[in-house]
Amino acid sequence: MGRPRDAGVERVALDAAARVLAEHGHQALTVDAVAARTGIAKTTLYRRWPTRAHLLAAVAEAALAPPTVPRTDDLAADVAAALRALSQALTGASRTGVLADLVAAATHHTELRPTLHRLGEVRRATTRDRLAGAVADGTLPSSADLDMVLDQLLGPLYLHALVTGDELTDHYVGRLVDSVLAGAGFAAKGRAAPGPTGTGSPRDASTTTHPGTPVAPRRSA
Amino acid sequence: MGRPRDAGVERVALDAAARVLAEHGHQALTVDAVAARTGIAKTTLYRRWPTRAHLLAAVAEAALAPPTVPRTDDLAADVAAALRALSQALTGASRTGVLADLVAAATHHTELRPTLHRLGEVRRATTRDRLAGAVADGTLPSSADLDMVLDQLLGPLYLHALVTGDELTDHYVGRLVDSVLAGAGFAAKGRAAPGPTGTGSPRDASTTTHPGTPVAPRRSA
Amino acid sequence: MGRPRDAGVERVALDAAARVLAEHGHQALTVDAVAARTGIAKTTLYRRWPTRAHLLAAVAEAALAPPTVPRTDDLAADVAAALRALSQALTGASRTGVLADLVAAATHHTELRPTLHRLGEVRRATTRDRLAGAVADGTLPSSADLDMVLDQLLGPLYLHALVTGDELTDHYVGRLVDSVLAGAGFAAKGRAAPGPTGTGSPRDASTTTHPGTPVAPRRSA
Amino acid sequence: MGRPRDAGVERVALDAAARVLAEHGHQALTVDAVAARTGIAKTTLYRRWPTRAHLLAAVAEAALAPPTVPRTDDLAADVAAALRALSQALTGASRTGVLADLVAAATHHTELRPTLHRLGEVRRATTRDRLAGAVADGTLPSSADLDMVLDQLLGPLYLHALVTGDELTDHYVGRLVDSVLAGAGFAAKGRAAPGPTGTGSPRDASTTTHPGTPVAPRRSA
DNA sequence: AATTAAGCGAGACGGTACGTCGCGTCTTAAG
DNA sequence: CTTAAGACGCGACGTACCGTCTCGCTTAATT
Repeated sequence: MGRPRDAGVERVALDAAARVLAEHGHQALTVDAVAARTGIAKTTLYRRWPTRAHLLAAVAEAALAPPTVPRTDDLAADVAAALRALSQALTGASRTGVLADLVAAATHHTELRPTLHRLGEVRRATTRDRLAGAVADGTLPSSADLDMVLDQLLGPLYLHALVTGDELTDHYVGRLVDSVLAGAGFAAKGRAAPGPTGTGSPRDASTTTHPGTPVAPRRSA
Repeated sequence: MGRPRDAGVERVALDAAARVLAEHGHQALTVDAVAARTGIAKTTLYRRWPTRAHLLAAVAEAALAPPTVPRTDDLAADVAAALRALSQALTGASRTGVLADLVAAATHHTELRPTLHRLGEVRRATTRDRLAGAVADGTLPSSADLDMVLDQLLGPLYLHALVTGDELTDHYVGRLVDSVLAGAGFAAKGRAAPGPTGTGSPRDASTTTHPGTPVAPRRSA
Repeated sequence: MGRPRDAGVERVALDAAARVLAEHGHQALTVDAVAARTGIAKTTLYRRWPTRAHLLAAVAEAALAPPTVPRTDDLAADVAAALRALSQALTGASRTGVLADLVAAATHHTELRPTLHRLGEVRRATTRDRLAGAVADGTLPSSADLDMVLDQLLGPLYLHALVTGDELTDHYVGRLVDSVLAGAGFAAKGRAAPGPTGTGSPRDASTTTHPGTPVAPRRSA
Repeated sequence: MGRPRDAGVERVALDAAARVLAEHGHQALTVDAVAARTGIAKTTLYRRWPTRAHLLAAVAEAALAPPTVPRTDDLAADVAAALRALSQALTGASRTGVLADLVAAATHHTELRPTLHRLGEVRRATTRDRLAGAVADGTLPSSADLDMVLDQLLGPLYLHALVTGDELTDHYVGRLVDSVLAGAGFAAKGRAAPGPTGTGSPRDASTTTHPGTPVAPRRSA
């Protein structure tokens, strides 16, 4: 019973928060700022999000409308597309900032970890399905450990975004996908399966498109 | 001219900081706290570390005495050993907390990114050498992209430590190393080289030791 | 028309309020607290008492069941008895607290002043009657300004309760009554009428009983 | 050691507080308001006055520059002058408001009671001296209990200011002084000592001047 | 019996101030 | 010139009560 929550509050608050984020960075994304901008009382905000961190999480989650990645019959291309979408979500000063803040906050507020996890998970689930499909139709060997594959795909993205700060270029993502999929036993389409010794090295030529991105030498870090 | 800097300050401060960290978590690791505990004036602390973040970085770096990983002729084992050492450095509430804080801080204080990077880099360099050696003696194909391999090895560790919060078990590290090395064309010693088609499925049995760690099914997430 | 007000609400609310007051002091006597304790909705409370201050006033008034002060032929004793009853009502941390809050609230909510006034008034009226009777039978001179006498009787009580925080001992009240009545021209019974020159000094020995209270020297403040 | 407190802070803050008080009443006298007006950080304010109540007390005390009441050879006039000065300090919406707030606050923050007390005490001390002098030169009988006299003088003032809200007119103060002093055995100057029965009633004609104030009938309360 | 005008519990909401915490800068005196 | 000491400005935090509001349900008196 009682007066029902005004659903508009969430919407307005998150909108404003997103705008603050875009305009002034994640440093400026304070509860006070959102309250001031929206006219929503701080009390009301704190009723939804008991902590600045929770608000951050909500903002991050809201910003992540899972884009429908089209499914073609090119496994590597599909996976790369999904990963590039995630890369974009992780890239950009403010976005990375929010993510980093969230990562830091999640060490106390463990209840935020699911959310944090879910951020990558949305794509991960789709990708996992795609990979499972590949296993089903024989494109990938049935022995493939999909979770391990996903870790190897996602891990490097977070590593670059959070730790090294390197750019996540489309080219890098392409190479990563090729490398990991090949490791998982993927025979690139229109190609003979590489020999067991791996000398045939399926990695020198990427099976996916890297639209116009030059091969930048990675920082040795 | 003037009074020389007291060299003891660094040591005392970092010691105290480490203790605060262990006792009360990284939230409590404030400049004021260190000052209060040690009797060192805030001014003095700020003279060394211009920012709380810099202090954090120093603490993190100090905590990371690079352990000498012995080099055997078992590539997978050596790599796994190095990664397990890193895993331990990333694991544990307070350690992960500092890392996360540092990651967050590095989004503003870009000058900290090198330090942050170096944390993993210490092992990375060793591991890179080990991998290069493997290429040299033919254990790994010369086509292997070592940086990519390292990304795939380190990335998942950070992913688990920072994002999912999953434990980094020795078992997981073993599987990861096996998977990545196999993908890079490594033929596990005393074994038929597994083809990428995976018929022989090299992953079901790890070539590295997992001391007592039962095979726990990972959350599908 | 419409549903009639539940008469029980007043009772329950005031009871609970009194209990809160006794247990946690007047600071804790908030509308929310009463609502939470009783299960009465805030709306309902505000329907009766438009303001916390009004609730306070009600609590204070309810706590003041006017005790019947017996009328003897000893004027000083009767007046002292009435004043002692009032003293008790003003004394004690929580009671004084409510009074003080009420005093503060009355500076805005002038509509509360009558209530505030009435708190002392109940006794005042009785006492005034008693004094008027004394004038009638010649115990007090007809020239006595009763309101002024009452001010001099009540004022010091409030002064001590609210400002100095000194205890209101029975002994003090006795001395006060003697002093004021003597000043008003009262000849203590069975005694020579003391002249204002005070040679007879009627004040050194009180005409009223001070049960067991030792003569404590007042702080010179 | 350490940086010394900026003495200007007290001055500026109290000045601003006094201005807020005068302009917007004691309700508006918040720590935030003072901080905003002066540019002094809230932290700094709280370093001096740990509570809004303490700030209020300081404001009240600062506003009470003890005016030098001239000493003539007219006891009643001197006392009345002192009391009128106090009356003015207690009168006026904002001043009474502060006092009332202070009275309320003192019930928790007992450390404020001395200050509260001192507010009246400043005049009380002077007046007490004047009375003692009167005792010394025989104007008052040596039996006079000065503290009791003072209570009877000050009590009614607080009673009116805080409880009844009646105005404290010069005329009332005059009558009060006459009444109390007469009760204490004061023979008004140039007058025969009133007879011991008090029929002579020194109160019908005040010995002090009431400049232009008509005799207003007191509210029956 | 149907209508209707309150009363009531529940709890969201806007508002205002509170008092606290940590950062990084500064001022002073001591070595 | 370094230190210890500690005041200071700044900005945000999360909390507490206030008094108002919107719900849905209940309870009479009125039609």
